[in-house]
Amino acid sequence: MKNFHRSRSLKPTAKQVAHVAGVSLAAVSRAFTPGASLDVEKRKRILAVAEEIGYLSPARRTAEAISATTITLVAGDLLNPFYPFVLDTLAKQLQESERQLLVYALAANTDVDSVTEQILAARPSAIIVTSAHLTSSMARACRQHQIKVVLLNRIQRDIRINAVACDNFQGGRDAGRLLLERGYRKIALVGGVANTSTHVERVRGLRDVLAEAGGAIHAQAFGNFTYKGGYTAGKTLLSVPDAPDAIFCCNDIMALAVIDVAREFGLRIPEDLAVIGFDDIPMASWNSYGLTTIRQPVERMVMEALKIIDDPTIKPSDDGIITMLPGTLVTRSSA
Amino acid sequence: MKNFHRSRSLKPTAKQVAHVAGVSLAAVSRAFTPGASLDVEKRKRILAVAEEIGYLSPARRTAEAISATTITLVAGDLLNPFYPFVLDTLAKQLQESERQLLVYALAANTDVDSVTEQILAARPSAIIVTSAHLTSSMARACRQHQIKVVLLNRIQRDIRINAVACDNFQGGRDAGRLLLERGYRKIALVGGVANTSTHVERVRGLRDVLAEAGGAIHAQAFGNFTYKGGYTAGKTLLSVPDAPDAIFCCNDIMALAVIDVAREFGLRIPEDLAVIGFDDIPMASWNSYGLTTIRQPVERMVMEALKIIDDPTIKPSDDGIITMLPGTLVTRSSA
DNA sequence: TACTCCTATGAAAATTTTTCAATCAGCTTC
DNA sequence: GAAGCTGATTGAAAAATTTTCATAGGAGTA
Repeated sequence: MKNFHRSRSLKPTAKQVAHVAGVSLAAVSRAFTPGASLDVEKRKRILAVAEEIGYLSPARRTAEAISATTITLVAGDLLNPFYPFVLDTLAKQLQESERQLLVYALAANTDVDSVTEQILAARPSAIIVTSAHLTSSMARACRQHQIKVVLLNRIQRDIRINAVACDNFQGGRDAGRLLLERGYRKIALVGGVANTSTHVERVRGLRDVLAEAGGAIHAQAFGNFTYKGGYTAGKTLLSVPDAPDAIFCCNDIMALAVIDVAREFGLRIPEDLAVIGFDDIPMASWNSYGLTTIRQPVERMVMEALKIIDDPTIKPSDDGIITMLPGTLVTRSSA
Repeated sequence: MKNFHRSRSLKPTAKQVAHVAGVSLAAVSRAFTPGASLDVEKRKRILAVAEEIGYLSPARRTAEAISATTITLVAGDLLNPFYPFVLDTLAKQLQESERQLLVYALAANTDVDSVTEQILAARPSAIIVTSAHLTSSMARACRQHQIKVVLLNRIQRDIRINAVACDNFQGGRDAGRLLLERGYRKIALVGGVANTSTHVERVRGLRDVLAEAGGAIHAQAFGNFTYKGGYTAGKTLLSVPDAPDAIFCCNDIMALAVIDVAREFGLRIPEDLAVIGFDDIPMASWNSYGLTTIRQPVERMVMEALKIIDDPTIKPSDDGIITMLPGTLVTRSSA
């Protein structure tokens, strides 16, 4: 009986579902109608059979068709100017292929679970997640619903999910090498959030290149990837007797904050203190900052993410592909 | 025959449409199926009758149901940090009411027409437009499709459309008065884009309060609401012999640019030059700027926009309601 | 001219949703 | 405790809609 549907024509019908599930035709229809009166258990069983056979109600089918052109962006931190830039790039690329962009903004420091249900209810064809932690339960749910997920600017190896990111390790190395070349020796770090790949890899790169030169990170503090956090971290680092002569920051806004602190301390940049950031947000090039930084190739990152989404040979259930793109060291006046 | 449908039950059926249009039932179904083989004229006629009677095919009905919970945001300038803030606020408020947010990002200086078709094809329940010019043809199309439109942070009286904005005139006055009170007399202006309400009203407010005190705008330049534009404008204003002692900028990023120029010119702020902006973006409160500005009540603006959208007594075809909310003068170190 | 191929079409078949009447369980009322 | 009411659940049947099928007509072509 399990292969009942194979013997019939191509498209599975409600009648078949009804037969297999041992219920009336009406029940099948009701199972697909939210709010219809139907025993919870029975509905569950019908839906299971339908999935097994591959049946979709007409309403479900049109819903599917609509959402097939929709991509959901889950953005964690829109107040960091890097992400609006990503959003803008993504929106424009999607417009070109006549697709829609749904946006969810997460409150600070929350993971995706708070909106999982809403996102899945909208049944997008794919989800792009930036700067937010994806829980394994969400990852599992997406696999189950055949929705592709791509992490942008973050890599999570725990859940084996697609990811596109800048080569953060190399970026960290580039920053460190520049500082060494310019003669700085007391190189400190303003980190972001400890368990994020952007933080970890960038720091690893810096540490790596310093170690090669026989050095180490002079001091470090965490700035939570925010201006405020960077400001506090900068103050902490510069307030001690043996203050650093260079600070590598895990992103640009924190770097800008550190520059602001340095100014308050009366330090000349880059003579007394060199500062390097990461991202190359628009403000980095503003005259009052002139921040030396690692530019992330946002356009290419977005393109690669869409490539993964559009590649039919990559299945949602596959183990994730990790795409790493090189960043560019942009030298301005701060280092 | 025109009132044929009134005699029948509540829900119009395809049969009725077929009868009125004088075609077969199958033809009606086909009219609603994209790609189905049907004479173009006949399809048009059927669709017209259907609209007249109020019939929607099941597929169309579910599509309608889905998009009923979708609101489209058309954002003009995501690189100005004010708008990500709006987007973030809107996204979070919509998440609370389980609605979806579709985002379109327009390329710089384009009007909405470039994406009109895409937007209408998605049939959102409402559209919120920030910082982009709405053409009258788009406005007409939305009326016709029964889609509510709300302009956010912009007022266009030419097309009589709903709008929510800060009281820009009053904001301009507040800024001007503060400068006068602090003893500045050579007050210059860095404008945004000439034909936008945000520019016009803010300037009018400034001019108004200066005139009351028997003065006038000392000099002016346009900055296009961008950092770069503001930078150039600032240079122009400060390079002349009789330079201003205060500059009011029509938004914050331009004000930040002007501060940067002033620093290059070796001017002390606020002693040699006072600067006031408009918006209160996060950067305005950063230590290196300490920008005095008019804060826009973004949360309330978004709430008011949604209130208009959710109010069933306001019809898409109605003449627009204009909601004006007071801004707040935030005094920091720049003036 | 005859033939082919394609679009267009209504009738009828197939499919799905909705209505309707019946059943049943849990409460309330007497 | 019995009778009665209410509302959820259900399958059969009716209604509505989509799809199939056979046919007709027209444009292009050998």
